[in-house]
Amino acid sequence: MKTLKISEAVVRRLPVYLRHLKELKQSEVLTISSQDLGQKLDLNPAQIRKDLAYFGDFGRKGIGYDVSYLIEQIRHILKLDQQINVALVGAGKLGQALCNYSGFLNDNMKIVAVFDAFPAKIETAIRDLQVQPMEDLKESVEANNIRIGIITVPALEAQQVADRFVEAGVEAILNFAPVILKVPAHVRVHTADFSTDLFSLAYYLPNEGKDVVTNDTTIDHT
Amino acid sequence: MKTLKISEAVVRRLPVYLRHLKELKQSEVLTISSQDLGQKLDLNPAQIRKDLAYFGDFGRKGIGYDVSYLIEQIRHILKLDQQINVALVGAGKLGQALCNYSGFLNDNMKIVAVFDAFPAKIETAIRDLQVQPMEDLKESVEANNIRIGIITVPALEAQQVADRFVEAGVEAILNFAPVILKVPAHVRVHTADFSTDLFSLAYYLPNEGKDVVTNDTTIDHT
DNA sequence: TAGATTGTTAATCGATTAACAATC
DNA sequence: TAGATTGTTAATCGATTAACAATC
Repeated sequence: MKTLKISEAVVRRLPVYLRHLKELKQSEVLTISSQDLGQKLDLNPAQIRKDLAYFGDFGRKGIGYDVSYLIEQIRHILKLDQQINVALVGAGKLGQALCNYSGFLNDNMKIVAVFDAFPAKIETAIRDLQVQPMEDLKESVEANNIRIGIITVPALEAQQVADRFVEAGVEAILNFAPVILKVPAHVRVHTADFSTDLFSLAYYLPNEGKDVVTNDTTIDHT
Repeated sequence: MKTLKISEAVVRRLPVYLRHLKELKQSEVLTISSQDLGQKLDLNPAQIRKDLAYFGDFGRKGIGYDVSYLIEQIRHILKLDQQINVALVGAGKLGQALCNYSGFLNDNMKIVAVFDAFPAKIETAIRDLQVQPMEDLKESVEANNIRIGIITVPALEAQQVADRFVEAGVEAILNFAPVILKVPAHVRVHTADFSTDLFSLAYYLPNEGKDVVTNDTTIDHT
């Protein structure tokens, strides 16, 4: 085990490893090499070995990695071996989609409360969750040991909601609104902004052949 | 203007610049410095200047960047000065959320067709769009000059849908399903996988004080 | 002119990849 | 033993940041 800075790039690959390992387990694959894993995930095998080696010696020379064992280890690294409660604010379509997402099911990550500022939403339920008014946020966060907040409200309201989350004592925020949130340093924010993904995709569209051929860009295919 | 490789990191910041510049324009700000922009976006001013300088000399020494002009330029770089038609497969909650997203409105990026494999969905409409059966995909892509495909179906179906998109002649794919898609090199894929965002967020949660203090990680706050 | 700010070079920092001894 | 594959070091590659001359 090394005592080193772990870069965000490394951490963001761990869930990808985990997901694929779970698929392998389902297929009753017992062991996997960095070679094969790299192939499946379009990653360099050396990178995979290095990523994992930051956290421990999980593999066996000549053999590879034991699938079940590695799953356990990664879940531990990601803190998914304890239940992590999540609250979501914004009961629109996106919020509903996230609440119904089943990918967390075996991972102790659970959306346990949903809030909305719009009174008409309060009547409704998503999954098994009654939508609650914003006034209940702080109390609920405290009562239910909620550590992560998800924001799925329009851009203009996102900062306010973030402030409420911070005040309620949430430790991390996943923000789907297209704004840069300002929060204290002890609260970590990840922004999942699909319009960034989509717009940057447009950049890579081949130029339509009509005009001059431009070559001021090298497409970096990743 | 330089003839250089433009990294993906640079390209992914352009939409962020664009978005904020549009807000500035709305507030009738005429000019902005890399300094101020960096402050708002949590980015290093030198990085912003360098990013923009890849594409042209957009600023004025001593003054900064003309907001309207820079908006125009970035929209051009991202190819958003031409209409880009998009198709979406998967008319679930997430698909509906994306279709109703209004952030594209001034950007010529438009979802013009929605498909679903599930017959019951075909009856329904999202926004002004009748959901169509998968059989119509290829014809519609060709007829409507659709260049980008969005995938919002469950993981197990995503690769199939990607294959259909590729076959239909789509040039780029935005994939929301938690799988690594295999597509030919000429088709660019961006994956927007929020469970990766969420799981990696868990990693950064402070350890609850109960046990030993661990220091095998330096939190890289970004 | 003095102050501000760009575009760009050079320095730094960090991440990826190749290579290989260790070893199952 | 021979073949496979790890963990790790060294080499490479790339991205960020600092610094500053040019100039508005």
